[in-house]
Amino acid sequence: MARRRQAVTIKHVAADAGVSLQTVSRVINGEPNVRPAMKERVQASIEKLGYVPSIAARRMSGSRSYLILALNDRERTIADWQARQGTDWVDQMLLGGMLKCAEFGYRMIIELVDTHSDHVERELNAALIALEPDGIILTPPHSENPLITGLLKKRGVPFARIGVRDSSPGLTLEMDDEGAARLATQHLIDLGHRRIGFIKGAPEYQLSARREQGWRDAMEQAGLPADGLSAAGDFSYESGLAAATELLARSPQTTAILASNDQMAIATLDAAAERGIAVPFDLSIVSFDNTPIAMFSQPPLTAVDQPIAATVSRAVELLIAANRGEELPTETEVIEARLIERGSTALAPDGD
Amino acid sequence: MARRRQAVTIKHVAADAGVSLQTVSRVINGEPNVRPAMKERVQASIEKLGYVPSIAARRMSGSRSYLILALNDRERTIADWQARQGTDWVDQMLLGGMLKCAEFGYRMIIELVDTHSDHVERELNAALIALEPDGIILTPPHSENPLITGLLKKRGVPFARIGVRDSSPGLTLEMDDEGAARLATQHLIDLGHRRIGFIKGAPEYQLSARREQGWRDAMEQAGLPADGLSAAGDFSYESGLAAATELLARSPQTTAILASNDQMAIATLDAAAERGIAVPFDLSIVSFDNTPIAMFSQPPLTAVDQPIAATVSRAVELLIAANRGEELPTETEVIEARLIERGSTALAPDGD
DNA sequence: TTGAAAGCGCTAACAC
DNA sequence: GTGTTAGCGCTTTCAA
Repeated sequence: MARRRQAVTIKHVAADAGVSLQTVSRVINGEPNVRPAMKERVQASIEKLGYVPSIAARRMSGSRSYLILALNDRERTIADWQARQGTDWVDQMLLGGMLKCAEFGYRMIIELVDTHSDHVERELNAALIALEPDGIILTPPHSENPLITGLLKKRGVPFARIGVRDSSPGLTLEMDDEGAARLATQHLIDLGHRRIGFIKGAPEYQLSARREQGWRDAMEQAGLPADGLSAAGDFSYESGLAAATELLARSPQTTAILASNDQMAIATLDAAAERGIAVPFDLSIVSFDNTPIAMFSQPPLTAVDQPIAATVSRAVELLIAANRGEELPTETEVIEARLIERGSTALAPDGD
Repeated sequence: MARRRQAVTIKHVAADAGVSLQTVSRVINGEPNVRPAMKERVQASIEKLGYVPSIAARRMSGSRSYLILALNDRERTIADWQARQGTDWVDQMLLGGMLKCAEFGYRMIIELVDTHSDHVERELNAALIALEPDGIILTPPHSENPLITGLLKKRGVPFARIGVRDSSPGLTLEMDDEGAARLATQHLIDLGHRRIGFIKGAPEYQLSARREQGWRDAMEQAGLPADGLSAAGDFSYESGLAAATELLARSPQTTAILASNDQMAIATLDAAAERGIAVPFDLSIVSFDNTPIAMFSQPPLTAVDQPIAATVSRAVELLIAANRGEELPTETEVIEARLIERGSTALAPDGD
């Protein structure tokens, strides 16, 4: 490897414009105390020479690295990629995060970290030191891991936690799970359904409880019973199948089921088919997340869309603002979630 | 933003181990000329202090940046992400590329670049200068863009071109499109099909021609006519619909169609349904790429799997080797592609 | 408002 | 085999 040197550096620009390095630096960083004429001259040189600052050099001199790190759970992410079921969580993060980063000259790097192992700390530290990112985005379950949030707080790196709402440190952003669950439940109630079952998500995730709460609230507000209409799940297809089977057996009058994610909704679809229950005519199904599989099932699933791209985009925006010295909001940012109506919901059957 | 300094630097390690900076550097980089005892002592200090080298500093001192850049077409990538149809090209790149990078302490950064615009050069240059990557992975259509390959060659950055096989500069890796097309065609021939139609991909892509060639070869070798059995397409659903309609109208005896990607295969499925042709009983369909939608159609598509992860993984491996001073192979690396059998193919109908 | 000097953490080149 | 020195490109002092 030949030693590579930068073609055009700040020195070349300074020489070309006939000013000092410092003045060029000021122009690049939009700092005050540069006369407009000077600024213009420098900018012209930058254009002319095609100068772009080196990220490494900027980081070295103690300023920003222009890198935002997005931390995902290693095991789950790799499993999703290998399964090729279309789960596009990472893509949506990139869509929202990369594009927002690009607006400000930042880059986003995806990093996989093991949650469960005892070397979380080591892995995270390695990434922090090697990359020296200006901000971190934590996705569940990392966003709820006190080991991680504690370490980040100690190191003083601004970080955003997605999918949580609590008092621990860092910026928190929540996709309005509770409101969306209410919305979805209300939609079913509006269609005339009275017995609306609910399949819970994995209890380790805060959002599982919020989704359940939304369902409960909507039921209660409509004067409908919720007792005995929920079943445990853990987001997996298998757990969904068991839960749906249990619900349908326990109360055959159930005409609608709200499942806490798409996989479990698909499982519910299959459970219904097995028992000869027609969707949506005998049973309506609504799911959470709206990953691509929701579009491809038969019938396609009515689903609560999880606004991942919008959430990550907003997180990046706030992290970059924090880099500029602005305070991070301490209140949880709530990103609205929409209900996408498809073929798995219909009016409740008459005989209810 | 407080000025962040590294907690543990090479200096601390050197002091702790009682050696010079250079010796620590040698140990980190696995260079020769360090006595085992010394090496061990240094390594112990590294462990003890939890030292991790700063990527920025390493890059600054003229060595590697430990960054591999994967260049994707901006427009198409964003469109795919927004459509949420499960296209997992980027995920598969990450799966293959990130994991291989991690093995060697590298990171992979995804970068979106406009192919068509006249500022390709500027965009690419900006990325090169800002990040100073140690290697570049070019995906179609960038991998066939002489402006890009020329620029990279000039700058001396090792780069891998995916999906191409020609004499222009850089390492080239091809997913065995021709062989896979032969394989798929032969599979249909083995099922008793004689009139096997082919829907072409966009002519701007080299792989389109290779896929067609494979089909042609297999047909010829089996003594079957290929004339009049192909139709133009451009990888879009619409073009696939038009092509399938044309093929089915032109020669109604067609009992099988090989489509150059999944979208066009789905379109073929729909075209058949519209004409009351049952798949796979009256018509067998095979597609290319095996993106997630291939699993979710009715019936699921028999498809040629595009080994993106394996290809990118291999590309990263070779780029990192190039960083170590090894020569890049000038021969195209061919990565084997498999046929995934699903429900869209069956024995040819009797009355053929 | 501008410039000069120092130094970030590391490695290449050279000396011992 | 090991240590010393210089310098990468930039920003942060501090001085003018």
